[in-house]
Amino acid sequence: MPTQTAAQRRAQARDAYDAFLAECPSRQLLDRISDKWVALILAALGRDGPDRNAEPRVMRYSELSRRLAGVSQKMLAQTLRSLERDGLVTRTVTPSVPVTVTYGLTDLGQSLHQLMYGMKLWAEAHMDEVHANRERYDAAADR
Amino acid sequence: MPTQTAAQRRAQARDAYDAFLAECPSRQLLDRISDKWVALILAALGRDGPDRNAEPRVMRYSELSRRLAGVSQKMLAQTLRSLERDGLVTRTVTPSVPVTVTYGLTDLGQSLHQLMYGMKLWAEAHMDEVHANRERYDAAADR
DNA sequence: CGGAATCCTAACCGATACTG
DNA sequence: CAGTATCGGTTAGGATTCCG
Repeated sequence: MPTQTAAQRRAQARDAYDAFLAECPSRQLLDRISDKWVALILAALGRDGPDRNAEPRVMRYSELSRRLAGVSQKMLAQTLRSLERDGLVTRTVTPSVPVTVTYGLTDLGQSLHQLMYGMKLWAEAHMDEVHANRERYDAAADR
Repeated sequence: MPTQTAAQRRAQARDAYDAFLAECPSRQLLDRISDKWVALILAALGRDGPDRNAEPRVMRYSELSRRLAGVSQKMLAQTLRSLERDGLVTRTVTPSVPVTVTYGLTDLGQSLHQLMYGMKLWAEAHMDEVHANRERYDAAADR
């Protein structure tokens, strides 16, 4: 039995780090995940539902590339590398001809997926409201 | 009585917009809020607790500037403008000498605050794990 | 105090070409 | 198919100065 539960470790980490401080490592991590491609990749991968026993979703490179319309090869590859390095996504190479590469989420990545998918839903749900606010703001500026 | 409930309108918006499409307005909105300064500002403002009746938190410009260590005047002012335009934050000018300006969240901003504050907590809670993953990844690359 | 305006450079990022 | 490498344009964003 561990001396600390997972919840206790998280609570301690919250005390130890403060993302409001520029030098804090967690600030750099927050900067890193506050990225549109990170948000879209993590939103695209992973299970959306609450079913913890569902098969993890895996996607091929080309599949991701198609799903995330407008992403360049470079940004997709680069962002995937960084997410793999951080332990958020898994990269699986199947040595067929031609080679097949699939990406999926680790448990850590899945925990962030919830938030990212939430952001995507928020953007879609409040688009109209934001658009109306912008028009009102711009109209007021003209006068 | 409205012909649609708020929940129904949100559900319709989810169907109408898809942030995975490059041309979709919600994609631009997602890009906009996937920004480190947006995340930090929205995390700093707003009520953290579940108490809906608590006083909304307001902060002065200089107060925000100090809280968000490392932010330049330009980025802070620029990001606040854009958030005000989108209807996420309120800007209140008190014409004293010298002038006092306070920022707060609108209801719309408060709804996004939850997600942003969650991201900040996530970064702080999982910093150690991510750091360990990076070391493992880099060590493996050396061989 | 709370900015706006200007200048300037570091980085991001897309397009293209090439590789296993 | 799934990338890496290189180049060049755009832009983010910091430093500085000035203003109501």
